[in-house]
Amino acid sequence: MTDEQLETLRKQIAVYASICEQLVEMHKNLTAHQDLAGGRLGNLYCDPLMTSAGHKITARQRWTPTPVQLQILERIFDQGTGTPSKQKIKDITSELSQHGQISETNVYNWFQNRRARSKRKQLVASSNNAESEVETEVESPNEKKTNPENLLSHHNPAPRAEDLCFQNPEITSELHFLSVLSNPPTYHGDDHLSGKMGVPGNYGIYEQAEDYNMAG
Amino acid sequence: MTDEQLETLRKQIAVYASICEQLVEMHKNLTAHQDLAGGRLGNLYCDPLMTSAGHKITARQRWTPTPVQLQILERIFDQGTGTPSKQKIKDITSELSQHGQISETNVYNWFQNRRARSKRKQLVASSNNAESEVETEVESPNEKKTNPENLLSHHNPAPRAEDLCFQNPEITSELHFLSVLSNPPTYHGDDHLSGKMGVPGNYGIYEQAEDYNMAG
DNA sequence: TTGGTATGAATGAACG
DNA sequence: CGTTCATTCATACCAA
Repeated sequence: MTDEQLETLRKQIAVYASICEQLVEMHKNLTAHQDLAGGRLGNLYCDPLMTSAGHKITARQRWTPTPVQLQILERIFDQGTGTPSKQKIKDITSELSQHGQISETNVYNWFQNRRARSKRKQLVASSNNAESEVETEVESPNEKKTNPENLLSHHNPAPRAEDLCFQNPEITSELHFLSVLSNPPTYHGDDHLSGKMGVPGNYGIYEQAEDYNMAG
Repeated sequence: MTDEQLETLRKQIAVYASICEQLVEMHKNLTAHQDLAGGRLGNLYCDPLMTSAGHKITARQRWTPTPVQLQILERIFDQGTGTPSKQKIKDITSELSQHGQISETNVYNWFQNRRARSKRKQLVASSNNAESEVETEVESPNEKKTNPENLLSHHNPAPRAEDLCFQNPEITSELHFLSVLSNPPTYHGDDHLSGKMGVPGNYGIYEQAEDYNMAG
């Protein structure tokens, strides 16, 4: 079993997770207020699932710069050219392609990430490493970029399956079993947060508990 | 990844298939009695896990569209109305708020981003138009770009999972396909398994090419 | 194998 | 509008 195949399976699961979630929504919708209209789920749209083939499954790996490429990239980055233009990107890509597979996207992303990472590193370093418990829960409405530690912003810790409330306990149990398994290998998105550990799990296929601060 | 885990994943998919079937059944029953009903489907999930944890779910900093919302947005986007008017934005927002927290700003940004990225994708695709596979071309109607899916190219123009047709009885066809999967033949080779067991032409739920392309 | 970390990639939001 | 930033997610790689 290769990783690609495994990943394909994971994505399959994610697809069905999504389907199930939406089905559950429909079901709840129907059972909750049977006389209360508002559901247009029955006659909504329906995207005919394309039956076209498409077997580029073996393509899922992300680009990994070779040492030589990395060296060149670092050198260019250190030259101060913060944001290479499109043409520059092409140039660099052409240059690097002599040392391995690479694309403009890779170069572009690399610079983006590189810059962001440097910035964040500096910010965290200059700020302070002593995280106290007095983190202000209020996020600056205008400068949310300056408060990397307040929100306990690990991602959804709860497996989605548990969120599904069925009327049938049988299904619920099934989902329970599911959730255990669908734990992805790892996840640990960010380390810039103060001191809390991210919770592994959560494939994040769908969100439902969104409570953001939206600016009109 | 071992074979046992692979087997477990298969079981998981099978379970999802079962769940979907039952949900479809339930939905059918409910919709049969009432021609079309259903109340506002809020996100009134009962999440025993989170509540037991004690703390509230962390609010995200940025809006993340739910699958349903994405589906609707994509659909509207594909309708050609490139620049939704203010009123249109309001309308869409109202519509989408039935499926999760959202604001007009989100909708506006989404369309802006969507368009910009489509454009850029198109641009890059034309520049890197090296070769063309004849796989999912049928699925790229207009601006979906004719991406060169070479070996290393991993992005697919396929719609997301939410594009799956589930609002209609036609979901049964998907489930049917699924049942095939849940009956895993032990003979599966390397490429065949992952190559054909996916939803046709649709794997990525979140992954999507953006600016440039992963050329090979 | 399992768990953690580094980092490539996706995307909502903001800036000009 | 096009470009860039910031945040998050997912995967490659490494350590135990």
